[in-house]
Amino acid sequence: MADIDALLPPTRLKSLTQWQAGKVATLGARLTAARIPLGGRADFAVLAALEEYGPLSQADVGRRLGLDRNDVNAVASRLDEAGHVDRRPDPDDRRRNVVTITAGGRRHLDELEEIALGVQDELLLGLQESERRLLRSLLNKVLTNHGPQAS
Amino acid sequence: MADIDALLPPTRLKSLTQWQAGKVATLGARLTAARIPLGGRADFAVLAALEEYGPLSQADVGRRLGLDRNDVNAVASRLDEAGHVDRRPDPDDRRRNVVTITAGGRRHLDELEEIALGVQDELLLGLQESERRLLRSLLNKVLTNHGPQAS
DNA sequence: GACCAACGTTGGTAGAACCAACCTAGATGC
DNA sequence: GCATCTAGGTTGGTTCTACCAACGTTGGTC
Repeated sequence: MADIDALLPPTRLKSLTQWQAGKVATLGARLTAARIPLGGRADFAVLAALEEYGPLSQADVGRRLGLDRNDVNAVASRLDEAGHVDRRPDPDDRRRNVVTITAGGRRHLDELEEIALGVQDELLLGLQESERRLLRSLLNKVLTNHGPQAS
Repeated sequence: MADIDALLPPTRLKSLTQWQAGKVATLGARLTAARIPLGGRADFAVLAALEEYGPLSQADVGRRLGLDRNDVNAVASRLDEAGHVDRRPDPDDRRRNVVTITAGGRRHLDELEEIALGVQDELLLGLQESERRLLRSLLNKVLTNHGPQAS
């Protein structure tokens, strides 16, 4: 076995966008998991949505983030128990829960963002700033082309 | 609620590479799942490695693909039962299994590749050919920078 | 008032990425 | 030779994410 051989993945895969994206996502998840206690990636997403758009119903959070109703529910419950959000029935529409970020939630969000940015930086090691921006804009283009890909 | 508002994800997330990559990966998985009977994504990866590099041990397959030994084992067993690969102990090193792709495996690989390319095409709808190449090369750069990120 | 759609909730499924422990077989040290 | 270590395969389990199904409640429509 040629040791100098870099043990490359097969060509078919190496140039297949969905495989590449999956591997990059796994890398990001691995780096994140190395510094975050638990499934804080979902927490970060939900808190960011609440911070930017104000109080939202769980369904709206799901639509913003492309998450399933059920999964949003689980995250909201966890955040509620931790005191990071306040969740109460909407008096104007009692089907809904109004979820609001708390002061503690904002602090938590800041911590998570710092970690996320650190992970991104490590993930993109070796890419110049212009390349990073390009990559972000291309990925963003793919996502917006597929519209509200919620579930 | 402004209906014309495109229900955008929060800015913090929209420009975070690992989140974007994750969403693109999910999109790819969803599109793939819509046309493939079972967990054929892993089958595709393993078969592609065997086709390109010839017979390999399971451990080598894992290193090529960045997969866990255990997961390779499961895929190899499935492919073996289906007759897509031939798996037998290595006479030169009886710890190893030599996994070889069969004629049926090659046919299966061709089918899977056609599906994968179709998925990629749908995934990248709206991107010009030059943008697609750019995206692929940037993702590839990220991956190669992180070396043999096997587990 | 009957019917339908939206929302939250509970519970369950499938796949991917792991980790732990075991056994066998080769490699390395003395 | 013999003890030790490492690599490989196998079994079994865990976590997280993305789903799907069903239910009860509530609001909107005909």
